[in-house]
Amino acid sequence: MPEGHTIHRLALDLERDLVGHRVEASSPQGRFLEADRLDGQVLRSTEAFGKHLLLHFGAGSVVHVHLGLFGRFRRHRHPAPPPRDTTRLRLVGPERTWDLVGPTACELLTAAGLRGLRARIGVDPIAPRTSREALDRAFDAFSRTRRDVGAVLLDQGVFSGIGNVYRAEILFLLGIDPATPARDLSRRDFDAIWRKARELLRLGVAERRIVTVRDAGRRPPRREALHVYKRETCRACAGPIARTTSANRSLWWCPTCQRPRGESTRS
DNA sequence: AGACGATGCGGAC
DNA sequence: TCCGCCTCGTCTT
Repeated sequence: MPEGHTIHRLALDLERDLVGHRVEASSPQGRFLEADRLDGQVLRSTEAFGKHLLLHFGAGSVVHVHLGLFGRFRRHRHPAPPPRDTTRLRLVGPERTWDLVGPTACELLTAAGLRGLRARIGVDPIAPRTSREALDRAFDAFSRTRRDVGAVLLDQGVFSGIGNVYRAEILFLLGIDPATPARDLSRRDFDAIWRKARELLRLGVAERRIVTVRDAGRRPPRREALHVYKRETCRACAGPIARTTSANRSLWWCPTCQRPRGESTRS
């Protein structure tokens, strides 16, 4: 679930259900004791950037949630089922209850902590607007590193919100060999990656899932919605999909369609 | 009952 | 570069 599109979708859904309302907050699991301090406060707004979710409460409390690999939010109609033993945070609104389970982070943030978090997060393709300066800084980091482009796409300090599925799909769609050193790519390539990331992640927010294949039809099964991720054969050339490792994660790619420099482009 | 994996990340070396 | 942590559905024994 959790790449950037999931977090932005969550921010919207939580906003719709809970913002403007006094919320009952608790930590059934007991690992987020500060929930008591939130109990009865009004949720003022929700915010997503990269894979981070912020809940801004009335009295100035800011809750930072990062789902990590396993974290999930579940939404219940009332009456909600009893929380599980693992429920880190339960938020009860007027009509819906939200349960957070398994997050990497669920914590109150100080103003300094919030500044630090914002400062270390790179440009977010889902954000409505991104300054020229921020984009130039991202390109700067992109063009200086010795790492391969596959690793850089996962670096949340450069681009934020891209995860292991989107990186494989973006590189395929742009015809780029994932082992290409990032600094060998041009500004034009960088811009193409940025545009493709914006297109795909924003579509993911709307669709509530990752879909990178055009004409996949409505609600296609997962493997029909993707080009290369965890696939055996290439959707374009029917050749075998290769699996390599980049930034310690598996990366699926097509050695025929993806070349050291992205001269071939498809969509 | 137990093993395994997963769309993530920080810290130790 | 590797390890550990967070959880749970699915698969195997």
